[in-house]
Order: sequence, then C-alpha cells, then structure tokens
Amino acid sequence: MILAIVGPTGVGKTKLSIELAKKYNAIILNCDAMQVYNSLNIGTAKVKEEEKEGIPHFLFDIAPVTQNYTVFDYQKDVRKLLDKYYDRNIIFVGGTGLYLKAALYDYHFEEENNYFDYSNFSNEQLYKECLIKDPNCSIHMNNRRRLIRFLMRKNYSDEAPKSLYDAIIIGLTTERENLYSIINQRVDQMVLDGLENEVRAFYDNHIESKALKTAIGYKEFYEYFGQLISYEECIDKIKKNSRHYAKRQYTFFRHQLPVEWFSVNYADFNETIDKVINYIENKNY
RNA sequence: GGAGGGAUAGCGAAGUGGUCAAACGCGGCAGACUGUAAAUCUGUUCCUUCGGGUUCCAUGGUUCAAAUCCAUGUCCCUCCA
Repeated sequence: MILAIVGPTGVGKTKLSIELAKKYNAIILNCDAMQVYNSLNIGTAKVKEEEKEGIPHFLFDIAPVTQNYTVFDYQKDVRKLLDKYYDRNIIFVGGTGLYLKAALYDYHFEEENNYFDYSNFSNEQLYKECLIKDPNCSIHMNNRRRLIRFLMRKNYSDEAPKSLYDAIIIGLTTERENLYSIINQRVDQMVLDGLENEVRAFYDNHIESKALKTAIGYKEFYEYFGQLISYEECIDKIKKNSRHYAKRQYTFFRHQLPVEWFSVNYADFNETIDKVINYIENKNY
C-alpha cells in the first residue's frame, strides 16, 4: 500500500505520518523539496530523531545544502526506494506537490543536454519560440523560467500524465484563518528554537546555494544578515512567505492530485487519525 | 491660544473641475504548474439580479459637471506660544 500525506505547511502532516506508519508498519518517504537537504532542520520543520519513534525515514538529509538537488534527482532516488521496498507499506509525507507527482506519475525527465543560452532573449522572443515548438503552448509570456525550461525539453505531450502507482492521497486541512495563525506561531517557535543561529552558520561560511536562496526562513535571514531588512521585517517576511506558500500548496494539491481531504481536529488529534484510518480501511476492502 | 498641513477602497498611497469606481504598492481571494517548485508566473479585489447602484471624514453650497472649488463642523499631525 502506498499512502501519501499532503497539505499546506504547518497542518500536522508529520504527526499523522508517524501514527499511520506505526499502525501500518510502514516506512516514511519524504516528498518535501527542502527537507532533502542535510542541516536545514529548524527552518524546514524536519522531523526530529526522537519523534521518529523507530520508523525508518528515507529521503531526508540526502543532499548537502550546497548541492542543486532537483525533481530530476528526486525522481531517481524515490523510484529506487520504491523498487527496493516494493513489499512494504509506504507513506509519503511532504508539501512539495511536484515531487510527489514526479514520484507517482509517469513524468519523464531527460538527461540535460541542451545548454543553449537564452539569456539574451526577451520574454516575447522566448514565447514565440515556444509557440513555434508547440502552437498550443499555454505558458504565460512573463513566466520566463518556465518558457526556457519548455524550450529545453526534448519530449513533451499534451496528454495528462498517468499515475503509475495506486496511491491513497490524504490531504490535511483546516480553516484558513486557523492555518495562518498556526503558521505565524510556528515561525515564532522556530525563532525560539534557534533558527537564526542555524542560518547564521551558513551565512558566516559564505554559503550561497539554491537551497538557501529559496528556502523560506533562510533566504529572509540572509537578507537580514546582509542588512537589507530589519529583524522585524525579516520575521514578518518569513511568516508572510509561509502563508503565501501554503496557499499555493492548496492550489496544487486541489487541482493536480486526487486528494481526499480531512479537516484536522487539533483538540483531539486521535479523532483525525481515526477518520483517516477509517477511510483507508474502507478504501482497501 | 496662534500659524500651517492632512483626512481617498481592508491598509499604504496617487489623483487637485469632466476622459474617476478612482493609478500604483501591500494584504486578501482565485488560478497555472514535467529540472531553482519553500521556486516561477497569471487573474481578481465597493455592491450588483451585470441593466445598474452607492463612494473619496460630515453637512451644506457653487457648477451643466465636484474626490477635486467655497463655508461650517469633527478628528489627526507639525511648528509657535
């Protein structure tokens, strides 16, 4: 059985994953783009060792912060594990929809070989190139990054990707207002737990990498250390970016994956666990 | 007490007689998604039965026409006492 637990940042995915793994004697596979990085701990809200309760966790801490680890690498790594543990119950946990989709669906990434330099192309030129390649190309003209990516791809098709595994995808949710307040509080807690020092260590060692420039909680502290923003602005920005991120996650999960949603009962988490287990049991009979 | 400055949509902020339901930014909401995805990008944001309706502190006034001009009031800020 393959289970996946998705949902916006902060809802309680990790907690549920442990409970379900215990129940089903499963192993846990990370599908979070930032938790794959070694030593990005506090800011990514990574499971702590003592929280794992002996459950085998994979795909956490598998890349150094300096590496440009991408979906391409992730897909290869997950598939290897899925093959290796084909007879085990698997639970995916994480907030990166694309990573989950790359694991479960027949997304095909080629070895990179087209290094054409498009930096001198205007957005409009890039867009025209894309239309030449595929008149149905629907990427917005301003989305430069994706236009370039599209031009570098060899194969593409308009067909919807097929799911390769029969996975049950559980989505955790709560009212928006509540989620935002949880996120705000969690950021404050991360700060209390020493987020600043965690980031400072990288900053002081002049480590500039994709991970540190994109991870929420890290990029903002870099701006603060570089004296581009005040401490207060830094904290507010981390909260704000987390909230925005949570919104985007909803959009992805709602429209890109067949998710069964469960509203979390924070006063009685066991109730939530029971509801999910109940759903899984019925699904399997 | 005296002299100035200001009150604009959820917030910040343009606008100084008609082309203003009102630029822009933020926030909110919604959406796209096959290699930076915690990324990148898009749409929308007074109400509406989509005909229209009601707005720019309040009340009166000038005008064919007011967010814009005048009067009074209320509140806020700066300076002088």
